[in-house]
Parts: sequence; C-alpha cells; structure tokens
Amino acid sequence: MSKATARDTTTYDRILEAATDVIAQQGYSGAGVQEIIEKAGASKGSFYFHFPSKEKMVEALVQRMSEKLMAKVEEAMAGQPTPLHRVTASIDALMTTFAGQRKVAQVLLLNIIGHGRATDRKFLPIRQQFSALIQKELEAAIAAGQAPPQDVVLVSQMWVGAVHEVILRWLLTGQPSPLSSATPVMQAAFLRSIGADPAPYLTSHRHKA
Amino acid sequence: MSKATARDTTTYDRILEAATDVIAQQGYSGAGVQEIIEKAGASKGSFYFHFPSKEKMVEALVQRMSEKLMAKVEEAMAGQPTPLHRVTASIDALMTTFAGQRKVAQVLLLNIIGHGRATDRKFLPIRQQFSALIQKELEAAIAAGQAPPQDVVLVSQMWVGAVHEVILRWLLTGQPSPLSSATPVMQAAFLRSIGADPAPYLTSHRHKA
Amino acid sequence: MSKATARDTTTYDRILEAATDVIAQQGYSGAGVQEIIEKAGASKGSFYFHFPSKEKMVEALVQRMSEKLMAKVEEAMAGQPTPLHRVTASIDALMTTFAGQRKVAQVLLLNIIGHGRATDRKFLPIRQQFSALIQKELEAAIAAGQAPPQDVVLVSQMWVGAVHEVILRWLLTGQPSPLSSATPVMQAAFLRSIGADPAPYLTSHRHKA
Amino acid sequence: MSKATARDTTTYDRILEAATDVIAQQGYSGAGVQEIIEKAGASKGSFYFHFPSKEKMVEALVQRMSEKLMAKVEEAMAGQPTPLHRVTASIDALMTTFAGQRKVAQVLLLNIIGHGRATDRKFLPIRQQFSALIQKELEAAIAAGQAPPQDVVLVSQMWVGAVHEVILRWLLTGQPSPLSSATPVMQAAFLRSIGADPAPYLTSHRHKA
DNA sequence: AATGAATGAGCTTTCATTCAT
DNA sequence: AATGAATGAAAGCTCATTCAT
Repeated sequence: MSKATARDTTTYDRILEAATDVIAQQGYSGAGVQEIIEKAGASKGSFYFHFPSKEKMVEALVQRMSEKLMAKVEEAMAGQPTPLHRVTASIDALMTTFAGQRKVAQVLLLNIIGHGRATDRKFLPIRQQFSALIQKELEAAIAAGQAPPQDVVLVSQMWVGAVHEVILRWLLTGQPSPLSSATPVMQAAFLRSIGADPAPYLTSHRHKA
Repeated sequence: MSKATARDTTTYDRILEAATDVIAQQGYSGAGVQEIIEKAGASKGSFYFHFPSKEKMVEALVQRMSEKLMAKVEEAMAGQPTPLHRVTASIDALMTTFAGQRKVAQVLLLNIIGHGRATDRKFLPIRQQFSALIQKELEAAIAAGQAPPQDVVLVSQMWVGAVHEVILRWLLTGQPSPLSSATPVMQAAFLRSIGADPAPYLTSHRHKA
Repeated sequence: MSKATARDTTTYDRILEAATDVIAQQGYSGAGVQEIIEKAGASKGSFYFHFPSKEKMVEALVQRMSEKLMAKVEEAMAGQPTPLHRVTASIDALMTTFAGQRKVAQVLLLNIIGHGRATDRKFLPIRQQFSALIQKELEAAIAAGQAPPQDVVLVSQMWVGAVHEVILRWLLTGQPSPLSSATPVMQAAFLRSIGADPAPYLTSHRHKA
Repeated sequence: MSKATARDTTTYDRILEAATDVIAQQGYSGAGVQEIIEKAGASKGSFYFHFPSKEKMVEALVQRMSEKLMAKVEEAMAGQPTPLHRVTASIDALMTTFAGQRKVAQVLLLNIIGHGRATDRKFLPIRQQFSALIQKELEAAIAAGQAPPQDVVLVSQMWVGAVHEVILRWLLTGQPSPLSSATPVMQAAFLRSIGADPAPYLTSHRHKA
C-alpha cells in the first residue's frame, strides 16, 4: 500500500541504522549529518523533524544499543545458579555479543572524549551499567560466602576496564581471533583476582573457531 | 623567587603547555588552534612556524608526555628485586603520576577515537607501551617460577585496561579519593589473578590522604 | 519592463555572474570566494552547496562562456560558402563577440598561468578549440585549391595568437577603438599570409563606430 | 678569502636565479618567498634587505631578463642589410633564444594576469618592446618600398601574438620539436602577410635538429 | 648584510542547523 | 512528514612582511 522508499522501515529507524554505520567508521565527531542522511535515504529536514539535534540523535542511538546489549547480558545471567556463575556468564555474554556485532562495539567503546561537555559522556553509561551489574553480583557472592569481602566498586570497575581493553584491541588489531577465545582466560583471571577458585564456574565452557 | 610568567619560556613550549590545557578540557578535535594560541600568547603564524600542522603538534605533545611518563615508570621499576615487584611498582608509579598530573591523564587517556585514521591512533601508544612492559615482566616472572604459565599478552592487556578504567573514573567522578588509595587493591587483585600470592609484594605499601 | 534585480535569477547563476565580474577584474587567483558571494548576495554555505570548490566553479563558468562563444562563432561560419569565407567570418565573429562582452574576454584571455597544475590549464581550451576550427577550414581550403599546401597546425596556432594579442591590447589600452576596426586588416593579413588573394573574401565588410 | 656560502655569487643574484626557477615552475603567485630563499640559500631578512617587496623583486627579474633578451635580438638585427631582413632576423633570434632558455620563456610568457593592479602588468613590457621594434622596421620597409603602406601598429602587434602563441604551445606541449623548425614558416607567413615576397629574405636559412 | 621568529589578515572549506515550501 | 536551498560561525592553514638581534 505505502510507497516504501528505501526499505520498509520508518525514516526514524533508517536514520539510526545509517548513523550506526557512519559512527562505527568515522567516530562521533567524524560522522556528518549529511553522510548519515544520504545513507539513510532521508533529507536534512527529515532528520531535524525526527531529532532536535545530532547530539540527541546519538543519545537515542546509544540508548537503544545499550538497552539491547543489557537485555542480552541479563538474559544470559538469568539462567545461572549462583552470583559468580552469573558474573562469569555476563562476561561471556558481553564478549559474544560484541564479537557478533562489531559495529555496536565500535560505536559504544571507541568514542571516549569524556570532557566537560555533557555531549561526550553519552558513550559512558553502558560501562557504568555493566559495572553496577557486576558490583551487585559481587556483593551477593560475598554475602553468600563465595568470595572474601573486598572493595566491590573498585573491583567491578577494574573488570569493566579489562573487558573493554580486550575488545578494543580486537577492534583495532583483530587479535585475539576469535574474540571469544579470550573469554575463559578472562573469567579465570577474574575469579582468581577476587579470591575465588575458578574451577567450579568454568567447567561448562566451550568455544568454537 | 619571581612567579615565572608565560614569557619566561619559549613559544614552542608555551604552545605545548597551552595545548595540554585545552586538549585536557575539550579533547583533541574540540581543541582549536585559535584557542591554543590565545592561551599561549602566540599568533597563528607562530604556531605554524613551530609545527607543520595541528596534528603534528599533538604528536609532539603526546610524545613528550609519554616519554616523561615512561621514564618515571621505568625509574620506579629499576629499584625492584623481582619481576612481580617490578610490575607492582609500575602500577603504583602510574597511579601516582597520573594522580599528580591530572591534565596529562586527561590528554593521554580520554582521547580514544581509533577509527581508521592515523590521526586518532596517536593516543594509543602509551597504553601499548605500558602493556608491553607488563608483558615482559610477566614472562620473566613465569620463567622465574613466580607465576604459572599463562597468556601473557592477554593478561597484560587486561591490566592496562583495568588501570585505565580506574583512572578514568577518577577523572570523571573524583572517586576514589585519593586515587592512590586504589593502588594496593589493584596490585593485590592483579597478583591473585595471575595465580601469585600477593603477600610478599605488598608489605611495604602505605598511602597518604 | 522592470529592471530585473539580482533576486530574479537563481543563486547558481548569480554566483556565476558575480564570479565573472570579479575574475575579470582580479584574475582567477585574485578572486576570493568572499568577494564573489558578496557580489552575488549569497552566503559561503550557499556557494559550497552549489559548487564543490572554487576551482570547479570556475570550470563551470569557463565551460559556459566557451560554449556560448563557440556557438556564436559556429553560427557565423554556418552561412558561408567556402572554407576561407568561413575562417574570415570566424575572425569577425570572435572580434565582434569579445568587443561586445569585455568581461568574457577578460576572463577567457587574461588568465594564462599554465604551470603544471591542472588548475591553470582551465583557461586554455578555448584557444585550442578556435585553433582546431581554423585548422579544419584551412585543410579544406587547401584541398579545394583555395590555398597552397602548408603547415596548417602551425599557421592556425599563429593566427589564434595574433587575434588574442590584438584583443589583449584592446583590453589593456582600449586600442584600437572600436576593436572591430582591426578586423578587415587582420583578415587581409591572414589571407595573404597563407598565400591567398584577400580580395574575394572581404568585399562585404563594413564596420560601424 | 671570503666564506662563499652557496656559490660564489652575491645574495642578490642568487635570489634572482632561484626566483627564475620557482616562477618558471609555479608562476608568479604560486612562487612563495619562502621557497625562493630556500633555493637561494638566503634568509627572509636577507630577501627584504635586497628587495622592498616580492613584487619589486619580480620587476627587477623581469627587467634583467628583458634586457638580455632584447640585447640578443638587437645584436641579431644589427648585421642585417634591409628592414625586412632585420625583422626576419629578429623573429629567428627570439625563437632561438627562447628555445635555448626555456625558463626565461616560462617566466616571461606564461604569466599574464594583467588586471587592474599594476602588479600584473609587469610581464607585458617585453612584448611591447618587441612590438615597437618590429613596428619601427616595418615603417622603414614601407618607406623603402619593401612593403606597401599598412597599419604598422596593428600588424606588429599581431606578429608578436603569433610568435608568442607558437612558443606557448611549445612550452606546454613540446611541439614543434625543435622549436626553431617553426621559424622559416613563420617568417614566410609574416612576409606574405605584409605583402612582401618572402623569397629574398629566407635564402640563407638552415636549422639543425 | 644577514638571521629567523613572529605577525595577522587572508584564504578555502566544513558543518550543524534553519526555514519556506 | 518531508524537502533541499540557505546560513554563518568556525575550522585549519598560508604567506608577504616586520623586527629585534
């Protein structure tokens, strides 16, 4: 019925998809509105009808990406028996998801110019959310006697950083290949670092080339 | 005696100093040549007399910063008896140095837009250098029986990420305060994560508010 | 009826017209985009919306001018009975057209800095086109026995130069006045130079002050 | 005795020589003072000690070149018996000299942006001088009955243009090769164009590959 | 005579945003 | 909802010229 121009999606969605591509390739400030609308098959006016500014548009994009990502992570954690099983599973889920969606990783992890302006902090939230998630499970693990008491805020932050860096290297150099091959090493290191025995949490793992 | 004003230094240095300030606040692409020269008390022509481009100027700045930083880290490592003592000391040195030079941390750690362009990779080397440094000591530690065999490349990368993230949080939120209070926790976590007993390497540490 | 002000035409055309004025006065490299848009009543952004660069804009301008000029010349040649009548007519047409459009002459004939860069060769084609045109007729004239065999490439080039120089003097000094008064002299000289009798080709000529 | 830095010439001369090279390659406005002094082995201050401005420096250069050129032409004319022999000889001398000094031709003939500013007219004088020279001989030839009365100003101008164009083509395309092969054709065409019989003036000519 | 750091107006080009249709 | 021409501030960079030494 409708004269679906480019694909049969809304202009709003097509802009967000095009923006993902362009930001993944060029970065936030390298991504021009012009290029985005060209890829989206939209017009300048259309862009500014749907979004008040380039900035808000990226916020919407990051928001959407974060939500999908966190949903996957939380889904993976849901089926696990203990707090540490859940943290282990979350690391796996994160690695697996980014490995499967390179562009999401590029958009979410490659743009850090977190200066004064609120503008730039927009790429940080996912890291904080993931950190909060680990922190919660860590507290539960300590309460359950799975790990000794420790600075959970700091430790969870550290592990977000570790995961981030490994993915970053993969984005920039392609190593390790596949990315998921790093997962068991990271999980074991994590568990040891918090004073827990890795053995019980890793038995089920297997990765494919 | 006198409170050395700007005019005491060479134009070259004043530009680099002003650039540090501006990039720390606004990031690489947010830092305009105009603003830098205004802060430096120089002119456009003078800027381009000393540097062929904004890009090369930042390269010179990052180079200079990296060298000073690595010198401090290597100096701190030099006095240590074993490989793991050296890694522990390097983490301490890094944290201490960044804590004392907030702007250096901002310039070096807050600019990651590694998208294709050579331009942006300019801020990565320090991380790679630090990673290589840890990796070397880790290999020595394994050879010396201080730690079990493991993927040293991955592990060193992870720890660079962990340290980076902790400093990043400190830059953006001010936590933990002081930054150096996180050092012993990180050192212990690191040592446990590689399968070493933290006890022998941490006795001498004390931090001041 | 109304004295069509600037606003009657498209921005694209107004820019091209303004550029004609400015380049006629200041030359290609002396013509600033700023000055052009001011005269055109347009904005910087508008200029670069319509043209990808100053260079491409000048190419479009020269192209348009050349086409109009060659059309007039070819039209004048069309009604002529023999090759030499056509050459004679083409010289007349060229002189008449330039005399009536001083600025076109200034833009097309006053910019010669043919140094390597493709940029500068942009102003040469008209001369080459006109030369090719004469050459063709010359060959026909020789084939028809109107003139003895000779180096047509060289001869046509020479005559383009001769015409160019006469117009150039007129542009710079105002002599001869009117420019068209030089036409019969040039035509006769041309015909004699190629070994033809001027008489049959010049009878109909008359010029007005 | 003296510490002859670059060559054993004066700075003044070295600047002028370097300017010849740079202007020949890049044209007047493409020739930067910086590049000239680098080639000359001089300094900015030195340049402005010897010349009040880039413009005046080019004037001095053109002046010097023109003088040398005209001297050669006049020398070639000196040994000739009649006015038309002299014109014929002057064309030969001009072609020969330019063929032997490509850079001089490039500087003198390739820069024509003769607009409002006095600046740009600086490359015109040689053409005018040469034109005046031909004109004088033409008048003498007419007075001597070697040629019929005609518009000597216009005719001499035309022939300067013709010669200019032929050399220009040679500069830009390399044709004809050698340049001097065009000389007899031009001389004959010239003589015929003014109503004189070429035969008596061309017998002695021979050119070498 | 000579040096080279410094100047600043000027250049072309980019880009998020606006607005009449 | 959508269009695309128009805007103008700001960007990085160039260059003839000046001046203290």
